Amino acid sequence: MYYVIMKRKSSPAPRKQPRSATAMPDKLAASAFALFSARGIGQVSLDDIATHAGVTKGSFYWHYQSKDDLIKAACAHYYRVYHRRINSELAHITNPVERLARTIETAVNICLMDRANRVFTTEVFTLAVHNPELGRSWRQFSDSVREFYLGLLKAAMAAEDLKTTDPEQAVDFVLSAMEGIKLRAQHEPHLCSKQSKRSIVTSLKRNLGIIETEQ
Amino acid sequence: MYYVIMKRKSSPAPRKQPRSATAMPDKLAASAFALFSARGIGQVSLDDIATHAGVTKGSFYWHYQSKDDLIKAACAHYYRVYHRRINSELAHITNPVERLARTIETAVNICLMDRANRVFTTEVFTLAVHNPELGRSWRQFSDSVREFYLGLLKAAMAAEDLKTTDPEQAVDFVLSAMEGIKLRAQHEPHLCSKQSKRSIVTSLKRNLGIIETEQ
DNA sequence: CTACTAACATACCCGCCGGTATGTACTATG
DNA sequence: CATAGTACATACCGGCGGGTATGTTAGTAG
Repeated sequence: MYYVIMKRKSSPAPRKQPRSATAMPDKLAASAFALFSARGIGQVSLDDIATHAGVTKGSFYWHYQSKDDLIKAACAHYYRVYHRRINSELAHITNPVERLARTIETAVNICLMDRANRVFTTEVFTLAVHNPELGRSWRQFSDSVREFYLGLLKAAMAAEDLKTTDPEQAVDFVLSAMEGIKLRAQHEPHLCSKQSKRSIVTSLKRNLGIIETEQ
Repeated sequence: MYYVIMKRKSSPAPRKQPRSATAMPDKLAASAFALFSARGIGQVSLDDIATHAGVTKGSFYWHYQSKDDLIKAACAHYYRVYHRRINSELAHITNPVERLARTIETAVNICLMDRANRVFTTEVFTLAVHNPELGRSWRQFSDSVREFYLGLLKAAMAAEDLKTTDPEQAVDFVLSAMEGIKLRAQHEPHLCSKQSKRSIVTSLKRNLGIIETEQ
């Protein structure tokens, strides 16, 4: 162990960040999300995550209390990214029906194309079955998404005369379908083809009462 | 360790089964399925499974080569049960449209009510993402289910004039939706209510071109 | 009766990983 | 400049669980 002898004279590596940039918790959560969604939660150790974030496990435990704690943080990270993505997508669309349509299109795109999203979602879902706290967190997120869609749909119904019977049931059905599409897309690549994607979007819209006419 | 002294005279426990009943592999697979679908694959050890089947781990490895091997067997067990269930449900229904309708109703019932089925499916799905062999096995099963539905739908279309545009896309969409319903039902109990269930069945049928009229 | 083998049980190994105890450098504050 | 607290790193522990090496018994064949 020669490092004891190094009298700590050579290059103390002048830290760029003032050491306490308070960014480390976020960085760890982001690393966790990245690794979880690539290899699965069970296949990623805390050492992996710490290394990916540029620190060690000992330091990890200064910011988080347990692996479960970190998983929750990774979920929060995911929720933030998700909401940001949707919001930026709808930022300058005013027509209510168009807002709803665009949301569906974006969501389908994510389901079919974004592997990281798919894997992470699946992993968390599975874990949440046996982890009540994660389940609550996930359900809270899920409910917020449901409310969001419900708001979009009701606004669209108020603006135009959609062929929707029960908006709540319609939203539940469409959300379920999208979740299922996300799942099956992992193993059935033919769902990701261009025409399949168009067909899916059309079906989802139809179930919300939107009949595609334009184009 | 007194058992060394027991001169093996008292009750050799006359085996009921002729020892080689060849039933042990199936028994182990069934035990695995039971425990996996109750606590999750990652939370069940081989000791647990062996104990549940009435043997020990050493004996387990005489029948299987690894845990992965057993997981595959548990899947096969699941596939068998699934097919038996559907077949027995359709055994004495001849009307093609009714056969399709009954299949949907049964599937929704399973999705919403059968917790073991839901958990096991979710677990295997998640694992299959990172395990190519499991993925292939699952996809094979999934394709067989798809073909089955496609057959039902085409038969129904030939018998009556359904409002179906593209049968393949319709089946894909409906299967995805059911998968998603199964997933969400784990965390959103309101999906399991009677009226929700009816609404889901109606939506699924509508997406296949069946308009509910009777009742 | 003997030998062989299928079908178990016992006992053990070992690597991985979550978690902890402890040391150390950098920074802020008075 | 001394002190204290922050934000790390090192080193270690312990158990859990997959997998193995080695019995031991009950059938079966000759």
